[in-house]
Amino acid sequence: MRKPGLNSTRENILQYIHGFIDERGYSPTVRDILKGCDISSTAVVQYHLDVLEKEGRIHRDPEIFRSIRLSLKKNTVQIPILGTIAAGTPIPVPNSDSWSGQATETLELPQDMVGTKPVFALRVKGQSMIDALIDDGDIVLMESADTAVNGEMVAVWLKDREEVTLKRIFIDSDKVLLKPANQTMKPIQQSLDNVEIQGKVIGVIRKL
Amino acid sequence: MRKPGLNSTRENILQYIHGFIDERGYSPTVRDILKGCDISSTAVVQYHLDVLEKEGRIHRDPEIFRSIRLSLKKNTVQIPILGTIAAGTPIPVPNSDSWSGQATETLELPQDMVGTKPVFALRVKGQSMIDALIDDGDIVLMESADTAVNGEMVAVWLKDREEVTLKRIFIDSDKVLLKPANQTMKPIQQSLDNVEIQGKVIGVIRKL
DNA sequence: AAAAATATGGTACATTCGTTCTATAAACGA
DNA sequence: TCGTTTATAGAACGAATGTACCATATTTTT
Repeated sequence: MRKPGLNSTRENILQYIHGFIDERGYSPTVRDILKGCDISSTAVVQYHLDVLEKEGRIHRDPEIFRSIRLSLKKNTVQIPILGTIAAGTPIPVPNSDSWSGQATETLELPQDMVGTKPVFALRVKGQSMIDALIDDGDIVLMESADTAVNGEMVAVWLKDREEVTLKRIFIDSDKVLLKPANQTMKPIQQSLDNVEIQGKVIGVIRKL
Repeated sequence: MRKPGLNSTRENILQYIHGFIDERGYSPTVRDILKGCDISSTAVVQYHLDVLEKEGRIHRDPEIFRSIRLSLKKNTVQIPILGTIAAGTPIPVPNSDSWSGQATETLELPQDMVGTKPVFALRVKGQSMIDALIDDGDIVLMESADTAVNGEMVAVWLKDREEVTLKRIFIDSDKVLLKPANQTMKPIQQSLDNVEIQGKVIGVIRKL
């Protein structure tokens, strides 16, 4: 399922509705939104409103003008989905400095699922982590961290390959063992100064 | 100028709008109000909405559906206008026990004009208090009180006549002098146990 | 009693506005 | 590559709705 990014038409519409209500005290019409968001067909607005309502982000009453209401469940947090990752064939991910605001997709989560530390999410590609009960298409919730306890599943930055990969980590005296959560794949051994822990997995989201 | 009481059609409409917005999250249409208030013509609703808007109690945008917004200036208080009073020919007013809720008209006042004590209002008939700069048609703001300082303007209950009258009061050792604020009228002298102070004048409202 | 202000009723017009239908292009998954 | 999903576009129908016009009743004022 494709999820729209923050700058998509749909998000624009939602933001426009919010501003409209804020300023005028009542909801915009389909045609208000059309003009306000530079859309050239009421059908497009209707389409996005349908989606927004199905997502539970707005409410409407059929055939009643200006009946849009915003869902004010503010006990949710927008988690950025920063990209796709696979244990077998890692995909480069920008480092944490340049992460903020660049996400094209977001994930709405109840606030109590995240702590105080910054949280982001990665989409999992392939069955490489099937032994850890992480399937293709799953979304892993990550918490920023630079240390880890042995055996934890972490995202590590491999300096020489310039890649991020998701592995169970086992730190030795001078070596680091990165163990894929898949028996058919062999562990990788790295020198300590070549790996940089980006974050630890704090959850897995699976939509069926 | 005629002022509608609390149970008038206009107040009903205002209350209905409030409830409607509360329940549905957007404003009612003219025809919603029509049905909700048992009115049989949209013109009647339109008429009252025009008045309400002119009174500043609601806001509307022309030709925009469901654009009614309530004026939420809740720093105002509804003061009951309990009746009409004249210094010359006093009119019976119910005592304070039975006052509550019986008012047919109200007066909207900023909250800082009233204190913590119960406040009510009386309409003045005639020029009997013209020397106190209280004219015919003025509304006097009263605060419940059972004592008064000499010279204060109070509403007193005359037990034998079963009337309330508005006078300046001067309490002697055993007599009470009630002095109309009008030189052409003579002071009344009463025995102390025949008068009962109902309240003191705390303000005068004059609408031009 | 007459006049003016206030309130209610009936009706109908013109615009606003939600909705639907169809077509097309782009992105995506198998 | 083909079918599916997602997104955009144009147009039009018909219901919802603000508004205006007119008549009449009730209350208030002169």
